[in-house]
Amino acid sequence: MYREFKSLNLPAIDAEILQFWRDEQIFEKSVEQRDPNNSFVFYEGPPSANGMPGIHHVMARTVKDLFCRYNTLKGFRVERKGGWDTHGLPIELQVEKELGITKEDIGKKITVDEYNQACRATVMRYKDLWDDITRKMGYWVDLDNPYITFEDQYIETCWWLLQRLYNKKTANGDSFLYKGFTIQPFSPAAGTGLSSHELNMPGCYKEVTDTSVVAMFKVRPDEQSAFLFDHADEDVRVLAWTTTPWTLPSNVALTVGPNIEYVKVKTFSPYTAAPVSVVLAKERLSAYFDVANAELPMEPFDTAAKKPAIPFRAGEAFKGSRLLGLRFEQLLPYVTSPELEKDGFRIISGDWVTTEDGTGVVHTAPYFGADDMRACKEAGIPMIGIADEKGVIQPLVDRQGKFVNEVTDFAGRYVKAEYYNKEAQNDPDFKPTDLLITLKLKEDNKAFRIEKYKHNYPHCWRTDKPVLYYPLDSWFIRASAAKERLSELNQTINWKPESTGSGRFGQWLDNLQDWNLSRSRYWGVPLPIWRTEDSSEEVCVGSIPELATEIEKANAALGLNQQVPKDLHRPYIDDVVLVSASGKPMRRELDLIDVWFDSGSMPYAQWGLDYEKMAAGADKPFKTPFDVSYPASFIAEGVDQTRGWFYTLHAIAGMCFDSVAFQNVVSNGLVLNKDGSKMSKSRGNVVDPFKTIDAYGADATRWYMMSNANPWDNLKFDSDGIVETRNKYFGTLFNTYNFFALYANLDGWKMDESNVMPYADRSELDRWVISKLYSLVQDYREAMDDYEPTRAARALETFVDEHLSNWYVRLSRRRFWRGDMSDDKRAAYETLFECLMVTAQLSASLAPFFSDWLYRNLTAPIREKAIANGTPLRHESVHLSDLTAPDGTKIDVDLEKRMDYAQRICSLALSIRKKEKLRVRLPLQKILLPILDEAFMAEVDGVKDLILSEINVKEIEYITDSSGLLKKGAKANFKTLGAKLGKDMKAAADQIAAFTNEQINDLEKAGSVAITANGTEYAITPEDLIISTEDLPGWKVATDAGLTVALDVTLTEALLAEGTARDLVNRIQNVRKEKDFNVTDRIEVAIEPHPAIEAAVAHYADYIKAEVLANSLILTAEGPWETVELNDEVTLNVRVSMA
RNA sequence: UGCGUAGUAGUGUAAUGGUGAUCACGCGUGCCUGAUACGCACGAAAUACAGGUUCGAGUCCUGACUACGCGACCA
Repeated sequence: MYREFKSLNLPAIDAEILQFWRDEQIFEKSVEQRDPNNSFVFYEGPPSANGMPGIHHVMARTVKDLFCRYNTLKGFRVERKGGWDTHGLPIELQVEKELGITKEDIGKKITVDEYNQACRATVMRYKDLWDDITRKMGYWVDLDNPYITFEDQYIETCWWLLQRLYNKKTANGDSFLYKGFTIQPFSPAAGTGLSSHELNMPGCYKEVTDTSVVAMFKVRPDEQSAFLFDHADEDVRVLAWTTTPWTLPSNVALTVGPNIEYVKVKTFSPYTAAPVSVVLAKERLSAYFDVANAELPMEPFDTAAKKPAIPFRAGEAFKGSRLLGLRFEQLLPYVTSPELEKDGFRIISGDWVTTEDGTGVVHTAPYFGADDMRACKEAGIPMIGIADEKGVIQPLVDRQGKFVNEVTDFAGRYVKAEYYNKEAQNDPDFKPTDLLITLKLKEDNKAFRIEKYKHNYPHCWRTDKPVLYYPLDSWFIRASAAKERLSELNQTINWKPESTGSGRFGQWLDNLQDWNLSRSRYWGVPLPIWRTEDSSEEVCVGSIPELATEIEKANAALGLNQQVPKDLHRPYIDDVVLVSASGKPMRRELDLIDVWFDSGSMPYAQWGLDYEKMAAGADKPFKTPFDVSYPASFIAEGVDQTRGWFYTLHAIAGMCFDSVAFQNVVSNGLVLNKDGSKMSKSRGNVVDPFKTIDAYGADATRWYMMSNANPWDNLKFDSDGIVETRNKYFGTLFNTYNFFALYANLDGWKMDESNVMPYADRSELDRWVISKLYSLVQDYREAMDDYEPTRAARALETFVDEHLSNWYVRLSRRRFWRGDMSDDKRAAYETLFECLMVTAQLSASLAPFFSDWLYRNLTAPIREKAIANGTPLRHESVHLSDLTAPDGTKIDVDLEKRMDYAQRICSLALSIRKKEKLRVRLPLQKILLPILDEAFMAEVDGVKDLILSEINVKEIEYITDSSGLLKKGAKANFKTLGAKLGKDMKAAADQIAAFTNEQINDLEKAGSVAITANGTEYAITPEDLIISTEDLPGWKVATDAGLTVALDVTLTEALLAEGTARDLVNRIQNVRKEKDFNVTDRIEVAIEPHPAIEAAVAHYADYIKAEVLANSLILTAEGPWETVELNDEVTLNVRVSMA
């Protein structure tokens, strides 16, 4: 027996199948039954278990699961090792918050050890919830043996990779792992650098009012600058604006846009009235000069006046490129150097310069701006500052935010007012350093304008004081040196969507900066580099055994008794002292590495180092099964990982092994609220994945997310959409299965794999749906192989709803419930069974629960036999089966075309009925079908019976030319004609549209006809026309894409009687249904005589009896009665009783 | 502010440059047709804007606008 069900309950199916999977170890079997050497490699991007899983995780993991399952069905072995991301700032910040401490307290109020223990305890906080959602959503991944980034084996592999980078050298001998200076956000008040993450916390950007100044940089006259000088003594200055006057003593360059237009303006210094010529962007002229003053006589103005009118004369505009290389005098000459005198204080080029504000010239101080630093490096401008004892040039502002002594006028002063304490700031004589600097410039005739300026500026979230951009010592990976190669490797990756790969990712690679690895934190992978105190010697350790060797060496040389720490984290690793080649002690560089390096290392670190392979000198000495697990065939994560995990995977693989880490990548979009807003806890509009899955089932949720929009588009999540999916797809499939089960059980029919009726022997309708099914198999596989799950899901939806349920089953209904077992009936069962079975298989990747449930229900009655015979249906789960192979021989394009005609003809006929208010139960005599060629007639004739029964019409009359009724119209076939005619298309199309019947007939007969368009003659063939029938005068017609149907709406007594008979059948069936009779029960029917039914009963009694399974049908005046409405006017008394 | 992506019925979506623009929900109308009212049939309803290329543009180009994402937030 096939199981039958009252109603669809997806959550109950989830529970049943989940239990089955667990009991029978289906996931494990699905992996293990496949050949290890035929692998489809998948990498799990590790989530962090210290936050709750959200609905977007369900989305991302559906994508992952889908392709893993699909490839399993295709026969690949798909290992899926789970993983957990356990390090990183978010975790540290959370722990700090919960412990009520700040970074400064670590090592003081709490030991590093205790702190790290707290982090370790936190990272797996929600692991149970994660495991739970993983199971409930049907995500198959190995949860029992995950990789965990804080484990020593994992850390050790990261070290190995770092060492490889350390040893790798560029062409000019630079190491890929190096220590250097960069400009980073820095909080002097907290004494620490800040990550961009910290800077982007809410409230960090605040509106502040700073003193801004336009400074005047005096141009040195020389050959190159001569064009700016009218005479040798002219005082020519370049204007540059800044909101951070404290950076002016560090100025070494001015940056201009090479394509921006600049002008020289003769005028007078606003503060001293001395004659001066200033250079600024032409577009900015109006911001600094009042047009009205251009006419004033060129005489010095009165500096005492409140708002003096300053005369000026603007010169000819010239491109910024002419300014490049010009030298200027240092603005505030506190510190300089021979190098600077040689190469500094020049005008350089920057494409980021705008004329939105300022003067179109950017004051450039490399230590206090990342752009500045880059521009200076590119232009070869040396750093400005004071060399420390190691010869490294240190900035003119120290780490407390104070000017160094060399900046004599301001030595020891904080550069920002906010760094002074409240008292000092409240002193009536207090003047911020910025202001003092501007006053000095004013006095020295170096200021052009001083004013307050309001703007947004980042603040430290911990101290609430403004951040400085400041050079800090950090370890870097020289990614910029691998830029081209990484770009090339990226070309070989199949990105979904393509634009993310070429756009966001590609451009990121093209502009690749070195990767700042250093984090001054505690909970993470420690940098495995030990240095002597003077930094002259260092070692990079690449494994635990190597560390052990180094420790032994150090113990021997330094007389210590150290061991490899039991835990590679801080603080233990910090205690390890190693010895340098020259015998000096070396201590570890205290930095941790960026957590993103952790996750990018997972292809290797998830397996760990294999010491034997290492000893043998293997290029990739990682444990088995690394060799068959690299690179990944497929990975998938959110687009936010483009510069995160996707990048780190790619960068590490590219730089360490000159390889890609993954071949196909799907980057899925965001899951938004249904109104398109972001889901966020603070807005309280997050969707709980547990509740969603409990309510609607995992399959409906998964299917909704994949079918509604491409995974890479943002999804506006709306649970109404899940309901729709459930009703439409799963409801329809469920009903189709239930229909099948109901009648198969009644007939005692079971699938017999060994005795299947050849397709050729089955009906037109059967072969049609089989053809559709195999077309679906093809489309589905193409879509899935192309990583297009949405296309795959929609193809399935169309098949199930339109083809299988609403055409095949609807038209086949009678075959199932009429009469005894016949060949035709058997063919119907086998056909429907096959459709359901294959649908279950194709749906299995997207909807793993329902599909398995369906498959198991279909195959349970024959499982034992199938196992005994080793036939395809022997598998206990759809997920263990082999995906149905595409089979072109089962696809009959002509048949599909015929059926398409049938469907459209029916639709047209029904539409006429609708318009004429002629219900379908009322039979009509005929439809007229104009035909244009013999082939069409033959095609329609093949599906004639289906059409007639579907629209309840007695006959089809084909109308040909000879009938004289047919009126043909022609339209140009633009596709074929376009190429031929080009410009003359329009004229020709007009002529063709005006073709008469005779012209069209002539063309068809002759095979070609000449027309003249715009004076050129063209030969037109029948293929160049789209011929349609236009109208049938005097008939009720409907047309659609060249098809025309006319309906004979003449009603005769006989037709009316038959219609009434069918109405009666329907009413009696309803009574049967109300009384809950079984579909096979025989009945007796009595009807009270009524004129409206006289004729129907007289002529169609046998028909009625047969349809309703009545043994007798009598007309009698004797009750008891039930009343049924025959139509709006007539109410009948009837009696239906069990025979 | 830079870069990227996208703007198609009320909503969500589809459409190798080829001419009545797809599908679903919702809406309207009619139907409890012996699997399915969580259903069926039939309708009404859209290419955001301004230009351009082309015989022909939803599709290609340009511009402004809007939304989202990623950067930058520095002068």
